[in-house]
Amino acid sequence: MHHTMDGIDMLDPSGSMTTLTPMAETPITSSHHQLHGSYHSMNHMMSHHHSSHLGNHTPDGFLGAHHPAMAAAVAAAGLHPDTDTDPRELEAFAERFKQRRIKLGVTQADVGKALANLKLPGVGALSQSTICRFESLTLSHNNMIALKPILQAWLEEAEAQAKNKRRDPDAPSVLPAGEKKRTSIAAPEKRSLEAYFAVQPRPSGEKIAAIAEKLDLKKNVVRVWFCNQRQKQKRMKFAAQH
DNA sequence: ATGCATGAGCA
DNA sequence: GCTCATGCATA
Repeated sequence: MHHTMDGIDMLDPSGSMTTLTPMAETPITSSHHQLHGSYHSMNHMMSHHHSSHLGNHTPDGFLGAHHPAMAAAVAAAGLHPDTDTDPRELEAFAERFKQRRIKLGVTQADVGKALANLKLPGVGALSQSTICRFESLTLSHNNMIALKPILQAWLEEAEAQAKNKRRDPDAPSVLPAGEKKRTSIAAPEKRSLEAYFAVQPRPSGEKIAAIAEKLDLKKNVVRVWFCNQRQKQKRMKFAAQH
């Protein structure tokens, strides 16, 4: 009984993401003293100003930063070459960053909050998620490039202060209580979605509606799923840039 | 560490 | 409606 759309029963969308888990760090959770400050409940303090300042300036799919013509133009403009945009450099920095961050005894969440204290123009706090993704290169190339200087600035500042101050038992741990959202797509449905995605990564609204109905999911959930799936394909680690 | 979600900006 | 940066909740 199939009439709207089928033909995906022969697909085998395997080899998605086999993220290995490095976990070679030391989760110190209460040793931040120099980079702290306002622990205001930053609930939605940043629900309207994030995608407009940190690298959301490239239309679609960043241009290869290795264009000879572009490199020349960049050089002529007196801007940096592709040293800051080089995936290799980013990767190296990300690792150095993580290493030194851990050495400082600071968690990813701590770093995120500390960024606001840097008071850099247009730079506010970031979430643990983002710091984590930066370290694991699971962000877009442009996003990595935009965040690098900021995190580098924090790192230098943090290490500088780590030299002066040494110990200061001050740990205002905040254990927020939150009840929010999060739909969970079951494995079978997920498999179907992946199969559809393999055939058509960008289904039309109607197609999405059809899929949603077949899988008994809300259309919005399916659309978002496809969007997120596309984003994943563009992340550094999996992009064909290495 | 990662899944599902929001919202700004663009077409 | 998409992309993109980013976040909360959760595994």
